[in-house]
Amino acid sequence: MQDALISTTEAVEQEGLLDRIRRLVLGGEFPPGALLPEAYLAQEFEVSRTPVREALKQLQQEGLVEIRPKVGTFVREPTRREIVELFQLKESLEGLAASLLARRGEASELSVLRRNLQDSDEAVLTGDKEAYARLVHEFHWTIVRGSDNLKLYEHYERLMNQLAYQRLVVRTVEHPGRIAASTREHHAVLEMIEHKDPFGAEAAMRNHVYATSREALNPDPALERRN
Amino acid sequence: MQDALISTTEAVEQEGLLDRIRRLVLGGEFPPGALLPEAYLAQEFEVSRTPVREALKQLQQEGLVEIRPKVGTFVREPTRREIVELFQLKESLEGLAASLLARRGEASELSVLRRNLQDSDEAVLTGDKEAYARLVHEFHWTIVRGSDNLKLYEHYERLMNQLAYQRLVVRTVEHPGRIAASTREHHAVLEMIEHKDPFGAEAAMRNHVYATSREALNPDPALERRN
DNA sequence: GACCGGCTTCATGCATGCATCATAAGCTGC
DNA sequence: GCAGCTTATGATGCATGCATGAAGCCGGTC
Repeated sequence: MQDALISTTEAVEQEGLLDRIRRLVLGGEFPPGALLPEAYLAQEFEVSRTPVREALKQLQQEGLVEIRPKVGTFVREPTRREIVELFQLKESLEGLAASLLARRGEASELSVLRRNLQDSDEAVLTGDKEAYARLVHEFHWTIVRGSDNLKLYEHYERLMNQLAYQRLVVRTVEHPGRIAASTREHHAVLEMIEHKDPFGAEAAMRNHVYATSREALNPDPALERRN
Repeated sequence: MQDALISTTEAVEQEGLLDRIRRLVLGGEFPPGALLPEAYLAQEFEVSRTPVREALKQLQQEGLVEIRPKVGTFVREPTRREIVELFQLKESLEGLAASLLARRGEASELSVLRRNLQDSDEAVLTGDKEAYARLVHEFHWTIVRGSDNLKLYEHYERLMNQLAYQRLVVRTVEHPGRIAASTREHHAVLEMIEHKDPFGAEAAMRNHVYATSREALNPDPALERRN
């Protein structure tokens, strides 16, 4: 979904080495703290160590791995503090995105969002949590894309990679009552965008992201056992 | 100034290759559009092409250069549209920073900012535009650092690199009347921070950044001949 | 005079080899 | 048994060489 600004046709078959290694890390194949040996990755992807090294250095810039000189590259787990910091950023960036989209008020994006919320509501009714999570994900990305600000999009992408979001979202969705509240908030955001109210949209979005982050950061102890 | 979070002692002598090449680009040694030959840089910095390539790939991620596969690495000039986008982001991020700093209300940072504005006012009186520009620069970075949000700091650093700010700030400062307005805005921001008013601080900062960006994007035609 | 096809040039893309150094196992003396 | 030293291992850091492909040049043709 998030490559809509990029070519979407042959994005998979020619996925860059960087993306493939990133997926390995984000997918949890290597647990946090694990070493990512260049030689292994080189063999795995059938290239030499040189391009692997280049990719690892870029992943370090993204904050996903830590390179200890002369020792190795390790999967980095964001600390709780970093997660708090990243959510603060997320709130700000998504607020900006909602504001910009509201100002633009492009009809095509609005209909996509409306449709998304419809599907989302239906997923709630049928109890399809996986579909719901996916649709929520799309909702947010659609708004960021709809802001029509490529630099914002790029920084947001980076931010989300750093959040290693996939490992977090699951917990959030599980929270009792969170789904209902989240749904209301989504509708509120869309409403503000439809009214072409940038300030309202920004406020609604920030409120929503903040609420979500609160839930993500204060997980119900009963749900702590994940996997 | 902007390495205050990093070790500041031997930052120069052991400046990484990445930083050195970045400086070359930001300093304008290579004009936009120019080719950055790996072999040349390797010789210049007395390393082999391999580490140079790694650094160039990272600069590409930062958006400072464009790598055309099999052709070469070229200095990238932000388009006007990108600059607009980046300023929108800047507004958002600095607003967040001011808000966070106001919430924290750390006395040490406040005194630094107060002192900065004093010096700044004095530079205005004595007409020392260079000092003024430097102090404004410090003012903004101090607030971002003072937000005590390292991730925000990192994204901000990245953003500023992308803006290639040094080439822009000069023009902004020159605008007649802008200095007086900017000074008022700075004081307004600090006042809100001192009052520990996060919302006010954010609003004041965003207002200031917006005003500055407007000036930067609509340069006085009489000043267009730079260099 | 303009256009087209092949060639030359040059810079990148990557594989490979060696030097370097962090780490940990093993060894010695107490 | 243990502390300190030595050595063995393994991974990175980087230099180098060759393959690949792009862009421009040059001559020939219409």
